[in-house]
Amino acid sequence: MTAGRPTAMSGFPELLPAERLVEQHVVDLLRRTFELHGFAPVETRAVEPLETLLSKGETSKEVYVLRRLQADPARPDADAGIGLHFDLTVPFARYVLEFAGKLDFPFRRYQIQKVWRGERPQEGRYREFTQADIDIVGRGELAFHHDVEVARVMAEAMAALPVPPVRLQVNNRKLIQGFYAGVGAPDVDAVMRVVDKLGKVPEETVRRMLADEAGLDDEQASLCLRLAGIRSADASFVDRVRELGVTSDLLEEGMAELAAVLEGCATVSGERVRVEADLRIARGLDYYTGTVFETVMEGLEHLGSICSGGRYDALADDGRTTYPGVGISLGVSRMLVPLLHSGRVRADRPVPSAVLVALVDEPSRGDADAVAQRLRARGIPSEVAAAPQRFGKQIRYAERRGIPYVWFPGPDPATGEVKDIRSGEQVPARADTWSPPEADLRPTISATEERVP
RNA sequence: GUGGGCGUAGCUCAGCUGGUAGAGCGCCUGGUUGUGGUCCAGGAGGUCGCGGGUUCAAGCCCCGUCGUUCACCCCA
Repeated sequence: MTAGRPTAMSGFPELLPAERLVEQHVVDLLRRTFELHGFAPVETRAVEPLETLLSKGETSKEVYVLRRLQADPARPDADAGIGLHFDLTVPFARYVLEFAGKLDFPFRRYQIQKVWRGERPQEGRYREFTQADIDIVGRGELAFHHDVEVARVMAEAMAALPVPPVRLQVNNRKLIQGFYAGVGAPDVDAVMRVVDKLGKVPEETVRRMLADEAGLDDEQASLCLRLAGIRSADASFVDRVRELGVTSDLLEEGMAELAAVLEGCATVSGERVRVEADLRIARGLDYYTGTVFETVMEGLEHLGSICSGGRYDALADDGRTTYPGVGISLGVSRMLVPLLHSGRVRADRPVPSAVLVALVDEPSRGDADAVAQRLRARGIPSEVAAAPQRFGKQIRYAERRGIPYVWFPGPDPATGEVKDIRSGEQVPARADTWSPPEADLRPTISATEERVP
């Protein structure tokens, strides 16, 4: 029975082995950086009660609901009311409340998992994708310096990845809300929503929307647009905001915080990751209360933000205690899948094997296995040829897979000759002592330095 | 969820005003009976995404659907 070849499912990307090797490498690098900074690993279940998922934001349309094919007729509601999580922050907030008694605060954790959203897919935007989050949560209160910390850690993590340079853009809700209130905006949130359109629609359109939808007069709109135009790689944005002549306590507090984030990130900001203040950033989610982050890859700005987050003072609350937090979330799939498909990042082979042990004939397969086992014992990924074909074919088998070495058996399993098929060089070797150069042990993941015109 | 572009061999693509499919690269075999890459000769491989419709005739026109992509929406 054949039903034809299966076809892709929209929004559920699957990777080929060489691509998956890249993704695993990236996840390993992220993990290493997060753990270097003392973030503890957490994995939450894939599902949450719908009431948990729907408590924040209006993402209800995106939630995949889970249901048994044949629900118990006696208890029709037994399986109802759970859905797949659409991010890692909401499940984490629930986790913190549930295990508050067993966690030590401030609690810092990283979490790298799949999430699901029922959206219309396009490049960099999927229905099943991987996110890597770090968050720090306090009980009752959380010192501001943790805002600086999560920015530093994520900047450091991204700097180590084989991806194009990124810009980590930082702003502060207090700053812009204080400013908008200071200019006399009647609806601060409306101003924020409209200003967020900058970059998508012409500035003149935004100016008109500020009048129509946010109720600003010309002068107020101009001030807000001038604020949104401010960017700086250091604390110099403060002077430029002051030049606009708007004052409020909240604005001052926000500027001080933003300046502190930039100063704190000065040592990690560089070629690979540029940390900068961008007073246009607002973020759609309404639970952010202070610092906010967005990140774009240079030359790939059309993908949108690949890493964002911020400060949330009241995401988790059990009615007695509030747990404020600050976190940042890297879209591993959004960042990586387009890079893989365009060839900007690649692994130099689709298999882990560093050595192919050639096979003379089937009776000697045991000897070939013994050679491979001696190599593996010293951490050298090795496989034995599938069939005793002509050596030319066995070499080609290795070549097609990018396996750099072919081992030709000698008179006993301890000795043989090993050929570097890239150079053609072939030397006698002992299975207990020979090792390839460190660089050949695993597939090499590399980013091409191709620049977008 | 709304609207648009695209879908031909493993890959990149060609295919005229409708007349029943092609190239390059890759792959396989042999020349080279345990040493690949070059070269030469030969070869395999396509339900033209899928399903309907119009027509004597559909890769080409129409409808639907799936996939992909762009904009909106939203966001990683």
